Amino acid sequence: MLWSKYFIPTLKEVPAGTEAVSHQLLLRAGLVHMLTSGVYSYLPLGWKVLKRIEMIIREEMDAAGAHELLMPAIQPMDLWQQTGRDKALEEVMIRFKNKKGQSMCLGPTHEEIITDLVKSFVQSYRQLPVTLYQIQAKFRDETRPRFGVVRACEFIMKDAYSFDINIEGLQKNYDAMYGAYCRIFSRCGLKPIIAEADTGAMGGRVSHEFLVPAAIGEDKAKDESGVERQCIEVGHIFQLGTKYSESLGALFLDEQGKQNPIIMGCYGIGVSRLIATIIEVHNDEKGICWPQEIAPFTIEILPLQVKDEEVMRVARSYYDELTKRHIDVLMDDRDESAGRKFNDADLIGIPFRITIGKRGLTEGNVEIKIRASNAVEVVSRDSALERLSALVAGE
RNA sequence: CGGGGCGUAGCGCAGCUGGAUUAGCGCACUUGAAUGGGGUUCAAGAGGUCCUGGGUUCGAAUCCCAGCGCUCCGACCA
Repeated sequence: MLWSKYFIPTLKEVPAGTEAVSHQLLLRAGLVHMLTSGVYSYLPLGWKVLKRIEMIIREEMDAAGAHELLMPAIQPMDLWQQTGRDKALEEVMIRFKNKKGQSMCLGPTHEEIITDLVKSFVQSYRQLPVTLYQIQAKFRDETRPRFGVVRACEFIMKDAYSFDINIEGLQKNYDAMYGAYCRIFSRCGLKPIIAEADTGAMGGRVSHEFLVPAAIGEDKAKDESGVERQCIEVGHIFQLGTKYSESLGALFLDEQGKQNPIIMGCYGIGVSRLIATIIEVHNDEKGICWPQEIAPFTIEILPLQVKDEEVMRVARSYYDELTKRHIDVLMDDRDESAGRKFNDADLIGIPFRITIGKRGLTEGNVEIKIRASNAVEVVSRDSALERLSALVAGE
């Protein structure tokens, strides 16, 4: 991708009314744009990161035996009345009436919807267990949205639901999800604290929260030292039991021909919140330092003098070769000053940068910078590609 | 929902206390020139419902009232 043809509206100054570092960098690096309080657009670079995170989640969820589907955001209130959660979630639900006068809402979560769905198809123990998930926008009329996308009114969540015939099956699925969550967060460059938690308005018996220590955290947790730390909740898993299946009549026939409520679990990850959390953890005074697997691009090529034929010839040869090797490359081909290009590069935080300039080329050299450590290596122009490949491969 | 702060160009801000030519500054933007390894320099430009409504006044960005919006702290929160 050529920077000049892309859409990366970076900001030099810190936007007013932002406290959280992640919020500032999300805006400054041109990843998101606020429409109104708690409601954000994802710009191309931010959307790309979101897609990378979603890809990791899909890989791990699929590997754990879950199947992706997509449920509607528009939901009839009567389902919610059946479980009584129209009252419990009254404050956060965005409600409206359709033209027929039916009471509707925009889904703040999907336990009722998925239970109703599974009820329509599952009658026998032979059809269980099954785990379904989706990645989709959720809507909550938050009293106080804050920290940018950390607490938003419209946000992207991965929500999974397991259906079992007994507690042992639930425990097995729960453990599988627990393991998948550990891998997902690790691949996103996070080391969450896992804490037993209150089941709150979700109901059920056991639940675990995945908490990442951060300055802007809204939750509190204690790690080995016993000191209470502020944390962002990035995931929460619940053993729901039969709360929803009983109230909505999602039953199955067991081997004895006896009807039982399906045993459920639910598993959530705040996908859009993850972007903010990752930035909160991976940044320095100059900008974002993306972990490689979720970075919007892997390598940034930075030719300094775009009007110099030799500089551009070398830059393009790297660009073509890396692209051929299926490495996602961004080339800053803008005719801007060196300082601006360097600062923008640090701000958007592509893991590896290769700088090509007239000065270095006279010696036959180019420069490679590793964003996370800010380490700089001067290498010969002929060995640069091999060095970059090694860095990308984690060597 | 309780308490504080803020609202002036795309962004960041000054001006308001004590009302008065044509509302400024920095960045960004346009044009031209020079420059070319950490937000470079010079010149010339374009860009405004001063959040909205009402009031006071000869005259309001500025004073008064009401509302809206954003934000922070707290409460609340899968």
